Amino acid sequence: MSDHETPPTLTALTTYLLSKVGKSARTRLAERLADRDMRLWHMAVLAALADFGPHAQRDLAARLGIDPSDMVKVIDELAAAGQVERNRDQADRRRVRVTLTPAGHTALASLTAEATAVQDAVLAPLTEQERTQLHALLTRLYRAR
Amino acid sequence: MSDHETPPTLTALTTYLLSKVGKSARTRLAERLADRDMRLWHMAVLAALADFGPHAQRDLAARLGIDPSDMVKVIDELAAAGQVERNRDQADRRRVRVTLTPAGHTALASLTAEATAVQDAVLAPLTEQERTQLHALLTRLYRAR
DNA sequence: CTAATCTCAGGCTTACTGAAATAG
DNA sequence: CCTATTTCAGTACGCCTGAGATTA
Repeated sequence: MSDHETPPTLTALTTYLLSKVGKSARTRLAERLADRDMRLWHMAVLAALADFGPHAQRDLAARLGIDPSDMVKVIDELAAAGQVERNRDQADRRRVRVTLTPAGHTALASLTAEATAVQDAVLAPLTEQERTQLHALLTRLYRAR
Repeated sequence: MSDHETPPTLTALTTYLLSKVGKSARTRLAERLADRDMRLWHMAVLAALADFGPHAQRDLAARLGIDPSDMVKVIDELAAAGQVERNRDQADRRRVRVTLTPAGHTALASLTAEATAVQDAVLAPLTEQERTQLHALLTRLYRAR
């Protein structure tokens, strides 16, 4: 029995709903990725390398908004799985150039499929048109963030 | 100069945008609340007490989706600030009844004003009508979560 | 000599697990 | 004896700071 309704004072706030729905989506995908011993940052790094080509570690961190000191371990793990390669930049030997391997490309495709499946579940209550609407609204908020 | 664009593979996912925009809103409000030595859970607890009256700690935790073991400290802090009162339930002395004080009610009003201000900033790129649309879509996703 | 890059160690917050203490 | 509630200790992750090592 127990009332488990959320306080109206909170549900009246669009930002509360944003935060909760966003966190729920994030958590669901993270659980799926955990089955493959991967985390969200791993997917983000593979996506950045696939979309924009090789990066210095520092540039990867800046693009994704992850701290450079935390990037170290993420790349360690991706390299151990054979999904990226690390090489010193010839021109500037301080920089480490990170490159996607064919295995990394394959892994990304499969992770993207997982993400799409989770998304279909999360957005199930909406029609196709409403999903398009929501995506457009969120894109504008994201760009202005 | 540096390209800091987010990978299209990620921005194509509505759930990615949801997660990022949601986290951004959450963080902004948390920073404002920190100026008053409060955190998001404090506001949520005050809202639940204001909207639904006194709760046992366990019921508060269930309603808000916070872990009961983490609720302890939240209530400790609210009680120290004089915003809630803790009393043993007479009928079942295992239960701790948590009640909002007048000071708690005042605090909630002020926190709600802060939250609204943050929301106005986050949703600034949208028209009034678009905000209403977004709220309706998110409400449906939230209820289905 | 100064600055940039990578790396490592550690702090702090949030979310969760497991178990002790008290009461039913 | 077993369960419910509160409480506390400890783990894991994300986010951040500070410092050392290498190179420009």
